[in-house]
Amino acid sequence: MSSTKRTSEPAPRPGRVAQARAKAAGRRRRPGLGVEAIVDVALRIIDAEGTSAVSMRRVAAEFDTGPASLYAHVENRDALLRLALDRVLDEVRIPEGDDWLEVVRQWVYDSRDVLARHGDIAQVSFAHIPSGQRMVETIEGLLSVMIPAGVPAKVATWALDILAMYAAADAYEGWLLGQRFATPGRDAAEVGAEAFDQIGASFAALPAEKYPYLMANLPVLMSGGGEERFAFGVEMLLAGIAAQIKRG
Amino acid sequence: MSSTKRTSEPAPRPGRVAQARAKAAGRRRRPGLGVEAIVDVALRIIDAEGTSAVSMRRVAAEFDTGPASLYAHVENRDALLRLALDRVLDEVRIPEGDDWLEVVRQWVYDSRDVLARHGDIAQVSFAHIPSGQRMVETIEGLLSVMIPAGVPAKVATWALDILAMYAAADAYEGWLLGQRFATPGRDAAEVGAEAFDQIGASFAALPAEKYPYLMANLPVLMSGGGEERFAFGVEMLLAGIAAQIKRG
DNA sequence: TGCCTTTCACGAACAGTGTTCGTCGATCGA
DNA sequence: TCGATCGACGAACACTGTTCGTGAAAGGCA
Repeated sequence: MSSTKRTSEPAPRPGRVAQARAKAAGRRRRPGLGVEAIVDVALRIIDAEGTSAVSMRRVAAEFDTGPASLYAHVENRDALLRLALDRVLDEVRIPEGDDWLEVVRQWVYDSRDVLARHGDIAQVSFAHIPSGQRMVETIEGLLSVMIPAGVPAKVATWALDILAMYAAADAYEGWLLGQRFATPGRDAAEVGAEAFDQIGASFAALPAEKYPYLMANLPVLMSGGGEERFAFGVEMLLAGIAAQIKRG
Repeated sequence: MSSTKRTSEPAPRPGRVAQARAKAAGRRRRPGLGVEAIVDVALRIIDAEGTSAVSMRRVAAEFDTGPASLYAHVENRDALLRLALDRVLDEVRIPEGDDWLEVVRQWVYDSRDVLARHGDIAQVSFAHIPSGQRMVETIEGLLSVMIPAGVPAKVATWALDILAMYAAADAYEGWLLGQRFATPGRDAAEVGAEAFDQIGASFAALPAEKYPYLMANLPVLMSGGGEERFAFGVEMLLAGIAAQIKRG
């Protein structure tokens, strides 16, 4: 509750006054109904069922009220989802260390894991350009280890953009895959295996003589879980960065 | 305007009569209302306003009927969007040539341009694993030029996956950016410039002494349109592939 | 020709959705 | 004590995707 509320709102939105009331008198009729509490509920729904399950009515119902009550604290449904994303992104650790490769690697992995832990919220990150305090510090931390190591500034900045996008895209894709084959009695690994089996089967029905390269590499194309594929992509991107470290 | 509704006006049940000529034309039914025609309409809406504007009622209204009529041809709204994506992906040219780098490069650029030409349909491609005839031929064509050139099979297949995802993510992000600053009297370049200006302004308000690297590279971080950024990302990925060409 | 079965079109309705409006009651500055 | 202000919220509007049941036409069969 002691978090900084002075993030980036110029002040077109009143309602902050109500929180002064909360501190002055311990007089609150309702348990919650503040921005923080609303985001809490939204995030809980996202974690369990995804962003599409977040409706104003359902969130409001958690406070025993109607949807109109939320609009005093949150501008929009989209704004609510964006707030939830900001909350999630705060979970990403600010990277530390000397080896730029390892620092960046850790950051990308952590970003993907955090996003993957919260349903399909990665989807929101495509629309939302992050400019929160935490994100700024993260970018600063990464640049301050990459640029002294010889990575050209342009390469470093744009590479971070691409890596962030890759992490989000992978997390989102992973969630979608899980949803498509979701059944109460299976875990993630089993689900992934079935998904790839099914896709592989549709390819296996093709005429082998017309597509020799595709058929020859079917096992490779289908092999590896999401984890291994993601790791491979990250290494490929990092190799692309490293390749430009001397030519700058 | 829509010149498709040319049916007789006084008839109480328009369209029923037109079904008589279905026999002559083989598979054809009435002037509209077939899978192809439905996808046509959906795609036209997507191009103009995006996927969220595609509703069963609106598509059906183009045929002067209700939403229920569509369900005889299309399983779902999601299925309709997927069909529209398949149609769009058919626009991507099958790559040809000897130089694998140039072939892959052309394919990625073409993919992004095609997706960007059709609203936010790239969004659908995250959920949809393409297995259409055209896509299979495309993969075969790409593998058949990469693998003989020395790219390890695993690298080639997974790299294609990542490149396709990058193209889709960039097209989608570009559309979102355009939507956020959309005004009738501006073109894409102008809109992009304003978007980056606005983001840059929010960063410029930060304390310069706390974030030296970020502040020093603000112009770089903000510079370049979507085109240049995308090109940079592609080259970085291609460099990552090329780096593994000998070490296999 | 009649009959029957299948296929498709579609009006109506259900159960939701985001958002706005206007009102009510409580709190706060004066 | 008295407005002014602002959060809470019931009701309603204009939508949404989808299903059901009806009804008419087409194709197959005798």
